[in-house]
Amino acid sequence: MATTIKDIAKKAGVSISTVSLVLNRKGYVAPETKERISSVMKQMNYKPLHSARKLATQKTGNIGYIIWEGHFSEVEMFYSQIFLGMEYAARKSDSYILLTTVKEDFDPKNDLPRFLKYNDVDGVALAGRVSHALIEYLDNQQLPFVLIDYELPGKSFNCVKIDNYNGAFRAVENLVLADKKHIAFIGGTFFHPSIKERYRGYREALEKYNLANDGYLKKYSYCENIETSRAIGENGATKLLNRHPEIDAIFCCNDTTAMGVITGIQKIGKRIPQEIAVVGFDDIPPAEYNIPKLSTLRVPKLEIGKQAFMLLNELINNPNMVPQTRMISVDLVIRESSHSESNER
Amino acid sequence: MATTIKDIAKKAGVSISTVSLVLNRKGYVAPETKERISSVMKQMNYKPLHSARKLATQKTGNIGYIIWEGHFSEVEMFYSQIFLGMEYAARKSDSYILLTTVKEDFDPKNDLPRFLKYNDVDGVALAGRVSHALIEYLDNQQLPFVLIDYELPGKSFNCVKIDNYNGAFRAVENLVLADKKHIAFIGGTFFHPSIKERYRGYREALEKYNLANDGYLKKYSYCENIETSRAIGENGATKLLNRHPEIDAIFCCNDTTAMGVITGIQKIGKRIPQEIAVVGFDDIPPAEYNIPKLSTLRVPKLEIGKQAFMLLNELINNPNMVPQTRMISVDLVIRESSHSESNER
DNA sequence: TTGATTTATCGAAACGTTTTAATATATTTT
DNA sequence: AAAATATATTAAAACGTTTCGATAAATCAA
Repeated sequence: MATTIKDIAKKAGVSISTVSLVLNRKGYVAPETKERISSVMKQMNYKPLHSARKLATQKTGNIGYIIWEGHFSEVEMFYSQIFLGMEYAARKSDSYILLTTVKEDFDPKNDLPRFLKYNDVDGVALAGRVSHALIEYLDNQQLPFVLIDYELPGKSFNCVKIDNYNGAFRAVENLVLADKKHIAFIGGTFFHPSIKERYRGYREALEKYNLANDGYLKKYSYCENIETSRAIGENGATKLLNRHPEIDAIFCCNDTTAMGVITGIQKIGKRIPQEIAVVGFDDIPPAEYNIPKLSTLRVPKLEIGKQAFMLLNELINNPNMVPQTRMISVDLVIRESSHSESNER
Repeated sequence: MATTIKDIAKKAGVSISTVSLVLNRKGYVAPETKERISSVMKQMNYKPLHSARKLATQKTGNIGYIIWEGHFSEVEMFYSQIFLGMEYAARKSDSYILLTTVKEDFDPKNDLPRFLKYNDVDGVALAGRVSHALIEYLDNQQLPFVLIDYELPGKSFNCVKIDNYNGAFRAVENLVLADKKHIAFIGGTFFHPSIKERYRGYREALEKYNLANDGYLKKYSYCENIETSRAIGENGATKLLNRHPEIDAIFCCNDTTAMGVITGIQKIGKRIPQEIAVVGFDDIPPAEYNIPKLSTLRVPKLEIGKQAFMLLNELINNPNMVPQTRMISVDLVIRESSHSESNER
C-alpha cells in the first residue's frame, strides 16, 4: 500500500490535521514543524490520494473538452492543437482534461457526455461550433464553461476568440497593396461566427480602398452553407474562375478551403501566385507542406488552449464573475501561394 | 446537493448496503426489492459519486494514453485517431482516457506524467515509438500497460500490432502483378519496428517473384535513420530517381513519406502513376486529398484504439495474464497514385 | 425433526482526505 | 495584571461509497 497522510503524521509526530494544513498551505503551522513534515513527505515519497481529496472537497479536479466529432476526426489538426495547449496548462495545476466528442445533432437527453452525466468535471471548454442545445444545457446547469472560437449572437458568455476580423483585414489589405484588383472570397457556412468575421474583415479592407463597389462583393464571393472542406474550395474556385477570369487573388475562410481552392486553380491551369494569389486562415500544419506552400494567418493554437484553461479556472473559482472575452491576435505569414518575389509583410 | 445512496436507501426502505448491491449487481437481493430500488434510483436521477466509489474500491477508473509529443502535434492524425477509438470504447465502461505527451528524451525522474506520479490511472496505453525508459519504468511499477503499434525486441509485452508485414507484402505483390519491374523502398528509421516489418514485407514479396537479385535491394532502398517525414520522401525520391531512372514504382514506409515522394517525383517531372506508381501505408486522412490521391494500406485506427482499450481492461482485471499480441489486419486501397486504368485489388 | 444450505438484508468498518471547532500556549494591548 | 489577540496543534466529524461478517428467514437434505 502507498503511504498515506497517517503514515506521515505518525513519523513526523504530529496529527493528521497538521499534515493536511501544510499540504494545503493553510492556517498556522510553526515553521520548524512545517519543515519537518515536508521533509518526511519527501522522504516517504508521499502523494495525496486524489479520490480521497476529491471526496472531501467535493471538487473533481477535471475539466471537460468538448468538440464536434467532425472537427476531431477529420483532417484538421486545429482543435486538437488547442486541446494540447489546454493539456500543457493543466499540467501545472495538476488537473486533467477529459476530451470527448459530440455529434452534430446533439440531444441532451441521450447524448450527454458521461463526464457531465456523472458530474465528473468542474467546468468545460467547448471548442468550435457546437450544438446550441449543449450550451443551453450547461447554462441551465450552472456549470462553468468557456467557448473557444465560437460565440452566440446576443448572449454574452465567457469565451476565447480569435481576432478574425483584423486578421482578415490585414491579409486582404496586403493583397491590395500587392496590386491585386479582383480579390475573391471563398468560404463555408456563416453559421460559424468566425467565418462571418473573416468575411467582414475581407469586405471592410476592400471598402477602405474603395474597391468594393456595386456588384463586386456579390460577384466575387462564393460561400456554401455547409461545414468548410476542400471540396467547397475546389468547387468555388472552379465556378468563380470560369465566370470571372479576371480574378487575381482569393482569400479563403480557412486553410482547408484554401487547399481545395489551390487544387481547383491547378486544374484550370493558372499559375499560383503569379496569376492568382491564395491566402488561407489558421496555419494548420499541412499549410506549410502544401504545394505551393500556403500563405495564411497564423493562429496560436497552444496559446488559445492555455488562455481557455486559465479563464475557465478563474470562472470555477469565482462562478459569479462577469463574462469575459479574451481576444487572441493572429500573424500574417507569407509563403509561396502569394507574393512570388517580394516577401513584404 | 445531489442525491446520495442514503437518500435512495431511505426512500426505498432498505439499507445502504442493499442499494449498493443492486448498484454493483452483486450478492443476493430479492427481485422485487431490486425492482423497487432501481425505480427509485431512476426517479431521483441518482448517479453514484465517482470519487467516493473510487476511494472505496481503490481504483481510479482512468486509463492513460501516452504519446510522443512529435506524434501528436505534427501533421499526422494517426495516433489521435487511435486515441479517439479508445475514447469511444471507454464510453461504454464509464472510464476516462487521460491523454498526455512525453518528450523524446524522457527521464522518469523529472518528466513523469502527472497521472503516473499521482497514481491516477489503472493502466496505460503507449502509442507508437516511445521512450524505453518509460516502458521500463511501467514494467517495474507493475502498472498494467499495452503497447500500440510498437514492440521491444526480445521482450514480450501486451501489444496491439498492425499487420505491417502482410500489408507491405500485398502492396508490393500488387505492384509486381501490375508489371512494375524496378520497385523502390523509401523509409525512415528502422528503430520503429513497424517500418522494419514493412521493409521485410517489401523484400519478401520481391523474393517471391525472384526480383530481388544481387544488388536490387541495395540499389533501390533509401532510408534515413530519423523520424519519417515528407522531407525524407522528397530527398529519397530525388536521389533514387536521379541515380536509377529505371525505377517504375516506389513503396513508401508510410503516407507522410509517400506524399513527400510524390512531391519529389513531380519536381523531376515524371508522371504518376503512368511512369512511376506510388503506394503509402496508414491511410491518414490527407492521403485521400492528396493530388494524385494516394494508394495506401488502410489501417483501421478506431479499431486499434478499441482493441487496445479492451486488452488493457482485461489486463487490469487480471494482472497475471500471459502477455498477448493482438494483430490488426490492413486493407489495400488503390487510388490514383498507382494503377491508372485498372482498379484491380 | 434436525441440521445444513441457500436466499435476503443489514450494521459497521474502511477507504484517505479536508475542515470545523476546540484547546492550549504565546504574545500583544489595555 | 488582566484581557484580548495571535499562534500552534488537534480531535472528531464529514465526504459517499464498498465490503465483510453477522443475522435471520426460507428452503433443502437426511
